[in-house]
Amino acid sequence: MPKKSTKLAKPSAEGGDHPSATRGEMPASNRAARALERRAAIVEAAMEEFIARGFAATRLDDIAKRAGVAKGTIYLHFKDKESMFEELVRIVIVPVVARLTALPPPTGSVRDLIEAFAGNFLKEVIGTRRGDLVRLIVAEGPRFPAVADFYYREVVSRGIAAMRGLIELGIARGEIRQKDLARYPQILVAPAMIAVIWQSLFARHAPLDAQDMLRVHLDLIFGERRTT
Amino acid sequence: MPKKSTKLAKPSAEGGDHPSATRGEMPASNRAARALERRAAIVEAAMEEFIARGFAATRLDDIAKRAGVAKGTIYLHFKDKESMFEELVRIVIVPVVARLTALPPPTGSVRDLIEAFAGNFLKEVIGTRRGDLVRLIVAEGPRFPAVADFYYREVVSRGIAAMRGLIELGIARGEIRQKDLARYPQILVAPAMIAVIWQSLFARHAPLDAQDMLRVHLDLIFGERRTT
Amino acid sequence: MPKKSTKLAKPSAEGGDHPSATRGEMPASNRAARALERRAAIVEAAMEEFIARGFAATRLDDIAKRAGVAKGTIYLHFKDKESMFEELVRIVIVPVVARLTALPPPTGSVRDLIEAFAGNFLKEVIGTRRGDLVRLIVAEGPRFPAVADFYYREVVSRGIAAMRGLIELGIARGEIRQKDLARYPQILVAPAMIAVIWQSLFARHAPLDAQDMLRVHLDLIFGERRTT
Amino acid sequence: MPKKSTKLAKPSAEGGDHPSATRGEMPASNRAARALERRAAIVEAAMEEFIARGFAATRLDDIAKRAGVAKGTIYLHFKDKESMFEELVRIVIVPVVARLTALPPPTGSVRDLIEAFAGNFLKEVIGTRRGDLVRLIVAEGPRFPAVADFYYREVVSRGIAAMRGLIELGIARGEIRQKDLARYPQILVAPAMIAVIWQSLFARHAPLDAQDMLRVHLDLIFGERRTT
DNA sequence: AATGAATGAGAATTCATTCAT
DNA sequence: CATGAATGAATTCTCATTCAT
Repeated sequence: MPKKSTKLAKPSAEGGDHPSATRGEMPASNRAARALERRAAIVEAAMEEFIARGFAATRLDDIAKRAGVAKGTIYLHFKDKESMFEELVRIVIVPVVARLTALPPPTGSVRDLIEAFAGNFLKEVIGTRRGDLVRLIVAEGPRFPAVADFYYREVVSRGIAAMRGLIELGIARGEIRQKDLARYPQILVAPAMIAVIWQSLFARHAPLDAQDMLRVHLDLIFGERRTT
Repeated sequence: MPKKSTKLAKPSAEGGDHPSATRGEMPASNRAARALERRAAIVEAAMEEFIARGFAATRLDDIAKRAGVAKGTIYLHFKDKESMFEELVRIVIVPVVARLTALPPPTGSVRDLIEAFAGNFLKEVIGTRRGDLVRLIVAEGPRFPAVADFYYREVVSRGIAAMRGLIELGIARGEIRQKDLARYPQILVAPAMIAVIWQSLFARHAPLDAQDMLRVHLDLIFGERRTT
Repeated sequence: MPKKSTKLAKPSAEGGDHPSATRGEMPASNRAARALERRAAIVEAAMEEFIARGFAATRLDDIAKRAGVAKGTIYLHFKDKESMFEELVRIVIVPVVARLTALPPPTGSVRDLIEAFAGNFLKEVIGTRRGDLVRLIVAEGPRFPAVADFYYREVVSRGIAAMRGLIELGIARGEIRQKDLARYPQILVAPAMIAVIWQSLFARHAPLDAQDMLRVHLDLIFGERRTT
Repeated sequence: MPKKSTKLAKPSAEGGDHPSATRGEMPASNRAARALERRAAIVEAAMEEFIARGFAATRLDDIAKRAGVAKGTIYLHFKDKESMFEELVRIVIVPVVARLTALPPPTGSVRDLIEAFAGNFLKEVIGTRRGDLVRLIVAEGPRFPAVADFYYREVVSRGIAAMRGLIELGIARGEIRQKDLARYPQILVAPAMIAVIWQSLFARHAPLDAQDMLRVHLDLIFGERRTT
């Protein structure tokens, strides 16, 4: 089925940024570019389906349909359903980690830093597809040790370490009173994680103002801010 | 595993004494009692399997085997796999809620109350089958709105309400400084939830001293305790 | 697991020998008997299909259809296609070997013995389903070492040994001149094997009077018979 | 593996010299010669694969890989898998028949002739790829009537006729006693065929000295040779 | 001519559900 | 009531064949 789309060909012409262009416009693009597009479409579709149904209940057929490719095409990119799932998590998480790792230079107060961080998290994770991915990992982790390992190694342990660094800095600067907090950076991120899960599960029962909640939580840790 | 065999016993006799002597717990066990036992065995087995594999990947065959009944027997108690799952969550959660609802009379400080509560939670939920059930609900909730609804209604909303009550009491008594906390009781329970998830997913990567973490968190909310 | 076995119970009633009864006629037969019937039907059908198409080209669907069972039923009896094939060969060959092993008492001349044997072979193997099975083993042997091993162990090595015994007896009694023949019993059976293969492959090109050919071959070995 | 790349060379030039210098065998190799080479490589590879796995289990992908061509290239030479198989048998067998047909002039005794023949067969067929081809034909014959027909017509019937001629000559010259043998030349070749099959299937269980066996067999037919 | 990515029909296998015993 | 053999729809994965480059 000719699904050409030049997306990345001559990036000079028509900004190649809107990746979900409805396709079909440009007959030029080459094979490799197409393959990449297809792969991206598969990844996108698979993520969508896995999030919506979980690993076991997701049908490759549906992924293929959603990605606009034939079933067999999936197997040109992934060995089987399991490794597709495992690779998927990597593929989606790596760039997120990369972006977060490229932290802004630590200027200003620790609280400001953490607030910036939380703001980012709020915008990029809570209530987004990325947040659903976190829930998916929580859901499937026990059956996919490789995924849990990867997630722990790349995200959790790094995140914990970074938070611990910030907490210690906060303590050193006198912004944070409670010294024990450095032993459990989990406490710092717990409400954010809960917000992620809440949005996935209970948003429709009781919407949660995650931003406000995180502010309250930071007040708890740093002391209430004197309203400027 | 109960492999009774009254099957060929004269059904008239009905007395479950002689042939099925293998089980000794219930002296005058009659049909109804047996049925209840079976049902309980099925519930127990199903919970184990669902927790271990998730809904979709769980085989009724395995549940039957584990429960020591025939596959068909399951259908005498549950309409199908889906409703079995939904009922299961109810069946398992209701008594827990019942017990928690029968709160101890609120004597002593709020912190003591909450600590008692946390201690309970620690013992009864974190790192136990019950904790896994929470993870299971997080995992399957999106595909089982009925489950998410039920869980929200029976557990989450009540828990939040109860916590809010305690927080307000704490504020009124001057134990808790930060008044905004009453708006987000989630913050109070977040570390406990995180502990539940952590034990399921990352215990083997980095063990977590949940008890200590919860103490630190309470110190954060109530102020550090002057070490008696 | 209640595997009652009335199967062999009253063997007096209703002769249980016609296993391929078109089913449905006799409402009496019990579960176990039915299961055996089904199994036999599957074996029969599978043999038919494997012989006709070879292992790889045979569809389980067709076997099921021919056996009059559902696809899933096959898996109640055999682990998968491969082990079905391997077991099949055993199942079909064992009784044949058993019958041949129960040799008639070696009275009369060696030639008479071998002729009796050849007659049997002619009737029971050449040009029959059993002969086709031999061709099937030749065809699939290299891909099914287990089958080749089994066939060598149970049929070939025994057959060779038996033939060698007869040849040595014939030499001792002066019926066979050429002593070297005892080293290659294969020579004795070669024409019979060729006849088997010929019937499978070339019967329609040029029919072969296997009986006469075997007689000529025996004349070659024992000397021409003076027509009594 | 020939991975030439004239693909982008100016098709006008046609000279296979500069860009595709990788292969040195054929000084002025032009398109047609290359095509023939490829075809030969495909035939060779296909034969290997078909012999190793049988028709149905052989993947075109593997043939292509082994032949060092792309999958699509196979379709430039053969209509589809089936006709490839049928043509293959022809392609491989024809030259063998041609060589055998160009018999050495019948000088010397019939036994010498047949021995020469057997020696040839021993060297060129038994235990070689060619022998495996015979087994392949036995295996696939029933599913490929065209192959069986061809093989019967070109090889079997001719071989039988030739053998009959030799036998009759042997009878006429008094070398062979048993006149009936002329009716069943199959008897003459049976041990050779058995040797072919034995090497394919049972060589690892019990090696067979085919040469010695054939000698014994000829002794049986011609009388034991007085050891010169 | 040659390539190999893409296709999708087809085959093996699984498992929830039914029902005769 | 209980059983578990039987069913067949559904799902994953393979591979011959096509066709744009």
